[in-house]
Amino acid sequence: MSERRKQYPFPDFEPKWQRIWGEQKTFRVANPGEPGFDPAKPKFYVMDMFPYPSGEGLHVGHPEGYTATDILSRYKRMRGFNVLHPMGWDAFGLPAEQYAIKTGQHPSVTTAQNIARFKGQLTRIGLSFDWSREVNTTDPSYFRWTQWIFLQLYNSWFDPVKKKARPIAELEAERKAAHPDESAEDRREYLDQHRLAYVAEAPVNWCPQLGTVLANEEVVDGKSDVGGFPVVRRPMRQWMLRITAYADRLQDELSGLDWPESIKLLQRNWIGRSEGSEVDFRLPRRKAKITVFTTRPDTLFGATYMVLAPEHELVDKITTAAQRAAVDAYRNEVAQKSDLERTNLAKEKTGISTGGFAINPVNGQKVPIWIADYVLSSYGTGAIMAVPAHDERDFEFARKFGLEIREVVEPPNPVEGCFSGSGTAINSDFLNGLQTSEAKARVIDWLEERGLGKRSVNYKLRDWLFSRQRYWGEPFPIVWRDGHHEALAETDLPVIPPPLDDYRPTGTIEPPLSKAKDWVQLPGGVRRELNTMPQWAGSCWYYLRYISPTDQQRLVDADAERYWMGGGKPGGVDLYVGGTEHAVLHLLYARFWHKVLFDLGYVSTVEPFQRLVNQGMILGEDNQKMSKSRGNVIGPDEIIEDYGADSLRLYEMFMGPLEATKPWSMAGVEGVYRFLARVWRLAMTENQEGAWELSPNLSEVEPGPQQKKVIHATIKKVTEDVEALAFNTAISQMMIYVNTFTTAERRPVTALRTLLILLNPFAPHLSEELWERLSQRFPTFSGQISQQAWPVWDDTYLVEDEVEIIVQVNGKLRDKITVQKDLDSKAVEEAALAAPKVKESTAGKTVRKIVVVPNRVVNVVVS
RNA sequence: GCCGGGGUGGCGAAAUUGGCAGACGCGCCAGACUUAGGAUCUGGUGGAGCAAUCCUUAGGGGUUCGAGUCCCCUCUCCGGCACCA
Repeated sequence: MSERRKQYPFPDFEPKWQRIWGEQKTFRVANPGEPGFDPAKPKFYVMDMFPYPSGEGLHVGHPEGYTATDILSRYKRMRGFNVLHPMGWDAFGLPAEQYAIKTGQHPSVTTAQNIARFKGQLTRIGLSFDWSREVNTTDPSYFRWTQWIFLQLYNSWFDPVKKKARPIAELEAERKAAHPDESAEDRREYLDQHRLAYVAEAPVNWCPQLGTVLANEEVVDGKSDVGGFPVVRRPMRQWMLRITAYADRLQDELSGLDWPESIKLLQRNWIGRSEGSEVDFRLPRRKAKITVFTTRPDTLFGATYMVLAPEHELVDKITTAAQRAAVDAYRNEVAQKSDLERTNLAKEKTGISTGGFAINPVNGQKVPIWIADYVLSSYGTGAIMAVPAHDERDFEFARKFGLEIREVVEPPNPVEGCFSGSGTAINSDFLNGLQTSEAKARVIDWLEERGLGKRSVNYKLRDWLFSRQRYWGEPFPIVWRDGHHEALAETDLPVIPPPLDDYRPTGTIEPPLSKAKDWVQLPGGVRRELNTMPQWAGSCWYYLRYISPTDQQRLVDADAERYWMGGGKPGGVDLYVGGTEHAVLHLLYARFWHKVLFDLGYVSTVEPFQRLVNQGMILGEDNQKMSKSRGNVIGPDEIIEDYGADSLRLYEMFMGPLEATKPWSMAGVEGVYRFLARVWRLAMTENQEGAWELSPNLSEVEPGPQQKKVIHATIKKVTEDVEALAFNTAISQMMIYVNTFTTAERRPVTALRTLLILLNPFAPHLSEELWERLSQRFPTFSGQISQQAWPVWDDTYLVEDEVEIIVQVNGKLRDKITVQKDLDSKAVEEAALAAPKVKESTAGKTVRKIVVVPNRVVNVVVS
């Protein structure tokens, strides 16, 4: 192919236009107050999830979303919007560090190389980014503000009454007023327990191979998401972010967003809000009680035993001497197990009796207390009341260990085995006869009156484990003095990582930064925090930095933020396009940080992203996921080399719906390439010497009525489809347009003009080039194409005088009639019955009914 | 297991409110131009049948004058969650 002659000279003009756009800064957009800013225009902020610049470069999956947002950007500019369309680099994190360790090059070097490579590739696709707004998470002028946001988290607490973050200084003042005699030490402890960024000794996911802890979200099937190495649980002192404080808001405030319902659902499931109650079970002859969380307090009369997580703090107290050895053995056994083994659903339930008993608060009955690893220490209170008759897990456990199963809910229809649905309460004293929902309310009231329980909400969401034992990440703006953490001053930012030669993991829990002895040790026995932030940190707020990327005073300029993020909707960014793989993690974290910044007054919207669209995955030609090991990876460079950037763009959009997963096809690329060549030849022709010149068929005639109809139908279709991100059907319509004029002997230049503008967002190089060449002969092509106004369609060209109506007999197509548009039903009926095929098939039958759908269909029902 | 999204020609896919299933593209077939065609142009192309006609949107049932579209059941593929009390 590369040897073959190109069907149109894209290798000449594609680089040319990319150069011109770069030199003229064609797609640069000004902020409010800056020269060239037009306040009369509405704003449109459209962005892609920025890439992680890996060593491999782009594959054809990347440009799919980028092309979609680029088309919309170019379209919106032509519709008179100020368009913010930026790009940047998410460059801290494990892959870069792993790659650096492998190649022996410093991650800053490989990162710079990878970024240069990616940027070159994106430029060759002809994407209209405003590169003056480029951000890079590893640039000190950027991560200075990532660290600054961390300081805001550190210096804030969540006020549960106002349901918002407030400065920790306010809490300190309130505390001082309420407890004036409290020691400084105690007060510090109190405040530290309320910060949004806090230190906790917590069981974490430790990955020995990577030498770091990982967030729950980064562990898949007991292995690290990056690299697939085994992960074990171990307690470590870690920085945590109090995202759970925002659980309700993160869930509730989804409702105002234009996101796919499936993504909202994914987030809701991840947050996992669950309403129920806490119930206290007293221990006989002791002060202590065991509190359980349950969503089914109505089944309390069926609680025939209790189960504690093996790690529960009361296990030692309640275990009887006789059971001591067995309990210890079981707890040991469980501690040895990896998470993978523990959560393996297929396995049989295990557990052991502690020998202890508790009192069921509703009926005073003694119930045995067991421990079992199917009860998680990290959810609820780490203890449950077991209702084997109405919970699958308890049922399975009770059957295995011969525990009592007592039915207390009557199912609406008889069922076998365990019934966990709603029904009518039975064997439940004062609840008898009540429906499940009523019984729940009644029993909670009963418990609350007696101080034995209360309404309660639990979440699956855990606080965000925020520290990593890595080199290639943002250092914390934190130092340690006398065993206490302290925030650095804003003026100390950025905290730049030390220039280590050996940044490999230490092989112990000590982070690599511990190797930079001079950097770590500060005067006065003060030591720096050695952990770094996780990769998610930089991507949590980059959409804000695009707005004022060089601002030295604030993370984002206030006026510019109000303009670009404004618009009266909950979310600021008008369109955010990226893959589903970030459905929970990145999008939840970014929303969390945004809400904190909102609470503290730094941003003007409660949500970052108003509209979210997930582009689907592009598979290899073999219908498999693209991967190096399968050898089916296709890169944009090879496509651009053979078919040009416009063909790449157009094919990416023509493949199918943006959201769909779809396989690549080189034959399909050829198809759109041929289409673009036909567009070229609509205006150009090859002379004797083989040089391209303007076609003699071009003429300044008016398009004919049929042509006008196609022109206006296409304007309408392309406009509506672009708005709906239905690019594949927009392209189909433009193909119809081109087919119409290819066969025309004389080609009206006005038709060509309209086509080029419609095509410009899709194939910007070709349309720029043709526009320029046509301007040499036809004055209507003055100016630059990107400055033209988007065409408007006129419905009067689309209306038909006559319509073809299909005639069915008993629902089967029998004939077609052509009648005047909007002809009254009676006349249509008559015309339909008179149609020859209809007469034939109704002959000798009784017409029972005739259905007439105006301008569409007639259905004759016969016996 | 639970939740979500799919299943339409040989292939990628279209199809407003329920109203001609398969637009557009690929592939294939035939023709034109041509020294040549893997370029270009023209025509054809869901399946069966010489034909009239019949069949056809994963499979089965239902609602309806009329169902790819709405309802119920089943199969299957993809994604997510995975003992969350």
